[in-house]
Amino acid sequence: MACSIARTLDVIGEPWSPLILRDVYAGINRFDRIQEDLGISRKVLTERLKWLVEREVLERREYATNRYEYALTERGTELVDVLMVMVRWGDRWVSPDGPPVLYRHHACGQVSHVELTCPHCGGPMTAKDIDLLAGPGSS
Amino acid sequence: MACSIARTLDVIGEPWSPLILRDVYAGINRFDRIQEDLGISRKVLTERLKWLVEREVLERREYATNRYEYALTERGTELVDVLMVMVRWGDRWVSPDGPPVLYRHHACGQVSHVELTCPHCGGPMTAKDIDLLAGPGSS
DNA sequence: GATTCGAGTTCCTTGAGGGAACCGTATCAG
DNA sequence: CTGATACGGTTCCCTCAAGGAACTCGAATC
Repeated sequence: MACSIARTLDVIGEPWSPLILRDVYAGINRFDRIQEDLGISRKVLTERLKWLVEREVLERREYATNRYEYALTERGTELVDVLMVMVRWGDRWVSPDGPPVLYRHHACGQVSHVELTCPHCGGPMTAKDIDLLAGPGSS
Repeated sequence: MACSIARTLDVIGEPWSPLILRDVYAGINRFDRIQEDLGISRKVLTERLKWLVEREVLERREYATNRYEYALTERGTELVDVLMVMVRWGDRWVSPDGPPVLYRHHACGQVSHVELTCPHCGGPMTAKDIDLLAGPGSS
């Protein structure tokens, strides 16, 4: 499908992958710890990790003989950006007790949320602020 | 799970929902047209639409007698922001022929993609630029 | 030398998704 | 007025993928 959403979903579309990426990003990066944290079946976790490694979202490193850990690649780290926007939505609409996790911005030290802006004018750039046009990769 | 990602995935986690939202956002907002566009089974589409309406992401409107169309609510429109960041990733990493769709920003008229920034200092705020802290809603 | 741990693999069962056909109400063509 | 067509779903069956529990295999630990 000529759609970047569909192509992204091909990589992280099924429901466990975003949670796996979150765990690895948060430092839970070994098989058993991810399995325990998420409650995912070991079989499916094996498949997902292999899939994500093949797509170069994660890499698998041997940290001791026959012991492996997973780490985000550059591609994977940029996928975490998608998760950050999910978090913003979840915090706003489905977190009655307040946000479970806060972000502190390295540059300014403030605790805050992410915001979507236009790189040209710096103004807010959300779904309400744009029109869609056909691009070069459209069929 | 005390995690805004998991709670967001509970709403749009299975693979068809983001594509349904994209279609509705792009103006493909009636049952048969969505079904045809996505190639989803009618049974599953019925279930998903009902689910998304119950979660107040979509609303169902009768535009003629016994004819219905779907529209994004405010909650739903903000979910499209998540899709915009997915698009950026897909454009960057898995679109060899260039982006299939472009965004024109209303405010400045430029064609561009979305950027994640910090509302306090205005600087870039991606996964690499933050630390995680426990928030009030953590268990 | 036995036990435990980490990282999977195997097998069985169950549930969700796909496909195709069917249905009820409106509108439209003749 | 009647048959055809469109729209918005339901229903039924079948397959395939996810879940759960047990097993494996090598390395380290006691």
